[in-house]
Amino acid sequence: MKHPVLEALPPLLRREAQSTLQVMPLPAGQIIFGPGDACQGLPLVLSGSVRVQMTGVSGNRIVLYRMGADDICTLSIGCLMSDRRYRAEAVVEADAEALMLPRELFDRMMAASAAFRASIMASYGRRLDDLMLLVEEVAFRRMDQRLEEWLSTRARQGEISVTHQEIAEELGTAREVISRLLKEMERQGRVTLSRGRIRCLD
Amino acid sequence: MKHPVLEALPPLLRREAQSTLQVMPLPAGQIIFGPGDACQGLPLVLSGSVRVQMTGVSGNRIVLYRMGADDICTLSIGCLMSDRRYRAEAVVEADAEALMLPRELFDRMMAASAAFRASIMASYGRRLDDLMLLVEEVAFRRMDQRLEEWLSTRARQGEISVTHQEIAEELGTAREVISRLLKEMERQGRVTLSRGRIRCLD
DNA sequence: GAAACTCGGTGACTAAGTCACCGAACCGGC
DNA sequence: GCCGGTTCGGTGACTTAGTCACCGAGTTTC
Repeated sequence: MKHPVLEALPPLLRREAQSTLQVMPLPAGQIIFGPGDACQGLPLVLSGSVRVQMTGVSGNRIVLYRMGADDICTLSIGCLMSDRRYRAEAVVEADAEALMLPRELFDRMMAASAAFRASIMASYGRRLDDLMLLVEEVAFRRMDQRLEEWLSTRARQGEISVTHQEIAEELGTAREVISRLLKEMERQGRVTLSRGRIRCLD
Repeated sequence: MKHPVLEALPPLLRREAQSTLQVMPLPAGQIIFGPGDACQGLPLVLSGSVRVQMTGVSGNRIVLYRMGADDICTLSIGCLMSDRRYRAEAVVEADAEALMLPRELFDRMMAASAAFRASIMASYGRRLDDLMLLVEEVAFRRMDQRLEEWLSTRARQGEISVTHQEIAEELGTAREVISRLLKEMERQGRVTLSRGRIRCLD
């Protein structure tokens, strides 16, 4: 039960965290929070992977970012501090573990430790950067390029297990668009397709 | 020279801020920072309006958000805390004034005041929310609806002084798209167009 | 092994973005 | 006033992306 943001705390607070915080097991598929939910505390991710996504009025989805080991759910801080509701949804993607830091303890940690403050703010900054990059990507980049980039970042051993629908939600577009682009890539001999599977050839 | 985040500080720090911080006049058109710049401090906006925008590889622009009186340039905190460079550009839109809070003083304020911390974090949360909303908007909403919404939010007395190019950058699209949509609205008798001007009729 | 469900393919259409080009409106000189 | 340069808007032709409807092949369930 270790999280880097807790490491830098003064011993007293660290011990309090150790004794009061419980490791929450988060099985894949579990929804940690959804749109409209109030914030219960600041989740500190210890392991696994959590996907943060949004659903538009049309029912379309887009993945905003992911949280992995040692990450903080930055989104929750804003909700915590200004009593707003969540606007996005967090879904556990690979079995995960997290600590839930209650607001009161979070406040005391912020007061006590410059290192804690720095890591919170830095994590916030990164998230803001991610989102700005995403805006640019969605607004201006071509879908075929975004698809290829996405494929190449997860083409370990050339084979990926994913449905077209999942890729579409990842990139914020429609399933048909992905199907057509992939088919075109197959015609060009750059991938081979089968149900739920994509093999990349370059 | 008053900014709400300084109000809640303990008297000593407030006096220090009063005596060391200088009001920076920012004439309309001035670029406060651009992509690649390093962060000099945390700008606290006292008056006027500053536009934060991004330029894609294609040269297309999109406005991410605006800062007005009493706002904090949240973007700068992330850069300040993790020594990253700015990725966006900030342009003064209407003559403004700001204070530039140096990192060292910012750190001491964060250490000293819970109210200061809370307003910083709340402002961060709002910005994150804005950006998530923008992602959804850009990814899923139709341009004609976004245009109408944009027009209706600034149609004071029915007349707006703006070029099609400016609207396009505001919404992250091409000038031609805006021109065509506006022309269609004119055909429907909902606006009248003239060079640099749009009169809304409903 | 039949029914229900998931997944992918595709045609037809609409919306949005790109490219090229043109003419009208405006501005700054003289 | 008028001339030349610049900005602004309009438009056709085309490409890319998103939507709708439907179908058939693969997979799961019982």
